[in-house]
Amino acid sequence: MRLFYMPPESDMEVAVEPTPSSPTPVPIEPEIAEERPSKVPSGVVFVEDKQTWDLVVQEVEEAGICGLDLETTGLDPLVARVRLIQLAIPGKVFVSDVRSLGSSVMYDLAGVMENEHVKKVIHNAKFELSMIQASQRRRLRIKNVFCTMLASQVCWSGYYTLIPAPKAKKSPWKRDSVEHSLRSLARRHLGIEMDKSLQISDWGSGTLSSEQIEYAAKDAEVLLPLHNILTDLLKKNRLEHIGDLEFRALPAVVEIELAGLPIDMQAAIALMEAKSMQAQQLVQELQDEAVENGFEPRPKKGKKPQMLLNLDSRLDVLGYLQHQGQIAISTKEDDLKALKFSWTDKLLRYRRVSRQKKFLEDWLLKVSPVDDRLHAQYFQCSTVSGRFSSRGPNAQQIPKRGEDGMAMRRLFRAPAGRKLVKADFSGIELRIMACISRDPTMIAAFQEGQDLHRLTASSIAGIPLEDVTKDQRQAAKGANFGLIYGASASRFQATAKEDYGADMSLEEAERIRRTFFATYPGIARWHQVQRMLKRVPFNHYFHDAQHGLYSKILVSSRTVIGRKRVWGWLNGSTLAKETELYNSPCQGTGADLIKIVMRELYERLISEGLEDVKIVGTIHDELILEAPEAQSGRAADLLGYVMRQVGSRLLFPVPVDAEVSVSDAWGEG
DNA sequence: AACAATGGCGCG
DNA sequence: ACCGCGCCATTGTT
Repeated sequence: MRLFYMPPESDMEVAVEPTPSSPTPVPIEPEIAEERPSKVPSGVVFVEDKQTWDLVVQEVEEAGICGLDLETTGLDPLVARVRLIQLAIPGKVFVSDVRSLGSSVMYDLAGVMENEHVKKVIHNAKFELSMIQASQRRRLRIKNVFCTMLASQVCWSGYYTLIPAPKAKKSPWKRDSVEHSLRSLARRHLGIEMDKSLQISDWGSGTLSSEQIEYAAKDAEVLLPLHNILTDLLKKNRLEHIGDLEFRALPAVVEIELAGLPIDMQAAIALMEAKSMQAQQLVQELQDEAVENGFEPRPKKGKKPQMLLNLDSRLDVLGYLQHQGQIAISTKEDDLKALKFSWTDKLLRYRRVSRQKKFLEDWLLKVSPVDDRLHAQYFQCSTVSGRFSSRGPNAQQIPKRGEDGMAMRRLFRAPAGRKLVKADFSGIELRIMACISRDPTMIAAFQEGQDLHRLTASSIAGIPLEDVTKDQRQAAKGANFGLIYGASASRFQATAKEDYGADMSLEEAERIRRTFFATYPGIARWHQVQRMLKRVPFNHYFHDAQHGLYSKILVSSRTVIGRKRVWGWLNGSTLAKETELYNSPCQGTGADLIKIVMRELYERLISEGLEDVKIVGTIHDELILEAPEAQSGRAADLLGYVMRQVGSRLLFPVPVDAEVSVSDAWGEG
């Protein structure tokens, strides 16, 4: 047994009991004895034997709180191995070598994660939890986690300052938003400069250097002081419950990332090849036509002139359009459609097909060789509203619109013997708006189970509900979505045409806008209240090493349950836009809702014994599960129940409904 | 050559 | 003067 332990020099008050089983350090091999004990910093215990490890677990459990960090051989939890486990308790840090200890320590660590009496303070807990969950076969009942990254993000949500842009840019300002890396937090709150150069060092080698041990220990050591500060900050800003909500959603997020989406690779390859052929064909035709019409490529600086026009280049396309006597300032879809020029129709088809091909290429490239599934990453707090974002690939932008979009989505097919269970909230944004604004007409309509788009349509057109046509309802949908977020009449006019194909004059758009707010006076009143927020800023608390806790007076808004977004100031005026003040509480409440559902669902899947039902996707107002065929009915019932239950509780008195379906593929059923 | 900004478009 | 994202290819900047 080898044990390096030195009590901290400066802080002798901290009770540091020598571990009972290790009265004297056992002699060590000379080459290591020379360097390690002298360089391992005081308060750091390097653990390489099982008996000491057991004592570490015991000490952590007695402490009731620990900072936790892992050093791994990589970043993909399906591939990487844990090398070091760093556990910090007040006054000391244990650095445990999994290579010497054997992987059974991961089982013990999982036990610590499930112990609700021990708070685990982790930076970017999603990663550590993923590694630990991936090492175990069963779904862990993780309890009492405090993620310093999420806590920080919750406290600063939306905040940024403007700094002068480097050069003569279009805009003289550049956004400077707050960083949330452990390094940034340590610098900001503790005044500690952390050296991160060893982060990417080789954590798989036989012996680790004392610098590596020291680095690893430092990462865990800063967590407990950070926890104290962030707890204070959450409390001062009345955001503790939002922090808890985020922390408790973590296991579900981990599950989604580890599970990944099932994709039919053979079909995806076939479709990609077909798209590739189509794209090539379209390129050929488009260029042939341009050449026939006597198009000459625009001169390119520095290069010899290209013979063909590049269809991906806006300038080339604009050049050709001008050559053909077409007037266009942009090459975006709606502007090109308005030209009524067959060449541009084909160009748009090319764009769509080549984009879809690119999607397919990207997915195939990112399919995990471990399980042939697509493991997108999700970020709980990277948006100002509190919504998830997704990357690598972005699972929240998988095509669904149009027949070709549906075909893309159908590639996501459950493996044999399993089903996809999907549910989305019906019209959740309007329900949230009804709840927030307390508009009596809206609330009554939802309570009576009415179709709100239809109601708006009948009100706009001044006709009975039964007489509303499909087109009128479509146009009303545009009104509902645009106007609640403060769209101007002209913007509403444009959007109605683009999204719903409804042609109307500006006067008509203005009339509809007025009628809308007359029908739902609560919305108008709520907009007024939100505009007031610009004039009534509140204290928001910040913290840094120089000033400690301090507050600034800032414009802010909150969701139904109190998630807060703050805006910065420039030259004495707030950077908050009215439309942002209309949208944030609504979008943010939707985010709160889906996160609560995810947490609740995860916990119920455990208590209902649905061990093999996995959450595999979350797209703002939609959840996707994958279940064994025999359990898909129960999974669907549970999913629908939780969504309606949590939703209706949160948005009381507005009822919330969810549409559930069971199918083989996403985009079927 | 590497990086940043932009226009465009996929999703909610 | 409609919100929130991420990704791509091109174009501009250093």
